[in-house]
Amino acid sequence: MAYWLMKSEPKDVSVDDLAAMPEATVGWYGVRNYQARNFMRDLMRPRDGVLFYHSSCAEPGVVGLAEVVGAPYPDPTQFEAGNKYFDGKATPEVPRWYQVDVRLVRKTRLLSLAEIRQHPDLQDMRLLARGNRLSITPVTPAEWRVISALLAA
DNA sequence: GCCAACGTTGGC
DNA sequence: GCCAACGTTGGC
Repeated sequence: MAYWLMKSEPKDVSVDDLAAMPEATVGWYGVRNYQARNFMRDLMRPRDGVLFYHSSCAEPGVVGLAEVVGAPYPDPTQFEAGNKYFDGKATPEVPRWYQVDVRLVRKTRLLSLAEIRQHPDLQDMRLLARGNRLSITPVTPAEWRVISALLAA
């Protein structure tokens, strides 16, 4: 069992959008960074815990608890000509980009980036590492426990 | 809109 | 394999 933080721009898919989807589940399309892809393709397992994070918005932070559903599979948008995520070097025979499905377990209060930054037990989060730009980062079990407690209903 | 930081591309 | 140029991320 592993834990992850996954960033989504709310103008693209917000936590409310996710809650409204069938089974509150979304295919995590559009990742075009190899390290983030490898996390999904090689390391994620069903039931892994996910912190759903809003980025590039007025109030960045964790806004929901989610989980990985099913096995990784090729991101369909890489094959769609005209799609912003189209990749001409990818083929269905040799896909380049993968995704997993993510299901919202429950929406939470906003745990803002500012609050994460000031929490003594969260200083080492990969999210906060200098220059980090990854849209998917690992979360340690200890960090998960701290955040779960902060978000307890 | 700015800009720091980092990843990717492609010529050599 | 090097590295300059360019593109992207994402907080502010």
